[in-house]
Amino acid sequence: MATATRTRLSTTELAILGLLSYGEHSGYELKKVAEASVGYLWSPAKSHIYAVLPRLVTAGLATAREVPQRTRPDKRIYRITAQGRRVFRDWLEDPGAGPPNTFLLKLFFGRKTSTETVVARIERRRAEVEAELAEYRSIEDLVRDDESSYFGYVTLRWGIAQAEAWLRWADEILAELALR
Amino acid sequence: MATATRTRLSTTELAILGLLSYGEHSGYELKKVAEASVGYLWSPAKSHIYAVLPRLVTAGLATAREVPQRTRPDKRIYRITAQGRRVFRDWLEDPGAGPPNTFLLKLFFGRKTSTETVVARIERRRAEVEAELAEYRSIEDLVRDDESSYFGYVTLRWGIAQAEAWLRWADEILAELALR
DNA sequence: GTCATCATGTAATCTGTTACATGATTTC
DNA sequence: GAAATCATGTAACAGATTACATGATGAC
Repeated sequence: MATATRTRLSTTELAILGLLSYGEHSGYELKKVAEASVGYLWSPAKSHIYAVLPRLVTAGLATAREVPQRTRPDKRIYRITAQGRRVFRDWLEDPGAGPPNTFLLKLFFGRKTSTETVVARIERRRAEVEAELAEYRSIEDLVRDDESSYFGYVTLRWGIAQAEAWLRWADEILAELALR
Repeated sequence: MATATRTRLSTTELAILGLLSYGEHSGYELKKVAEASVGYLWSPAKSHIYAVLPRLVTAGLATAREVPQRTRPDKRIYRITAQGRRVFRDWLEDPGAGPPNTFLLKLFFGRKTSTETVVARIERRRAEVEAELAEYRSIEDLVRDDESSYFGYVTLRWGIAQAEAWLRWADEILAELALR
């Protein structure tokens, strides 16, 4: 039975799948785990987590089991399925899957894929950032001496500074990964 | 008559107000103007622009007038009202207004406010970034030598690199603004 | 006695995107 | 003859947030 992946999954769904790939968790725990790990680059509302989890179950990507507790409210613990792992891995390995801002999230889950995949993704994104930087530089030449565009120039330089930092970071990481 | 600002305006609404503060435009033109100016930091879908404009009119922040054309489809040209300018300026000057990612957009419109306001905003945000950086550094110490957190460490270093670039940029701009 | 933590969710709302729909005119 | 530009919008949907609702327990 080929359970097709109907719609492509949202960032939140994939991030949750990723966290579940390290071990089973309840919604409540996932919120905590997310905050303590990916928190600074992805932190969903708890209601969103609770909304997503049942969808993962109906999509066959996770299973749920009820855990009754005496002193605490009952939990619903979610565990990733084999299909869930497959879908997550496909997403991780597909350089074009998902919105472009998933770069860091995928990188965060780098342990779940091969070093070559990670290197390829960084190189790919690096080329994009380099192209953006070149474009910014060409705009810079037009704006630099135009007093009325001063604040446009200031924001542009922000973009340039960030892009340059990005490239330096990428080169450092790529050099490191080459030694692994 | 105190026409209260009911809900606070969305980024798109404010950005459009900002563009209109330079002169009247149709929806179609706004899309072009946006792309050619703020494009690299904010670029809405055209359907969104068309959805927002009538709302600005009903909120009393802009007026519309029909411009019949012979060779081209008729236009609807929007012009900012005095109240619209006030609302836009309030937003520009309020350091806490709007979502945190409006920093660059507000900076882009720096010409529409005083240098002191701009300086204050940069300084304010600079302090936040510095605090974030300090936090990242403290996490770094915990993660640095933990092989299983390697990719968390890599993404963290991305954040550190960006934050450092941010601070350098801010210092450069602040020095420049001090000479104005 | 009060507050944080554990634990789950619904409902309403917002912000925004993509796809669809139309059609004349100018440029190559 | 084809493609880009001018010009406006609707409809559907996606993705996510905030506010609301509940309630026991453990720590201070």
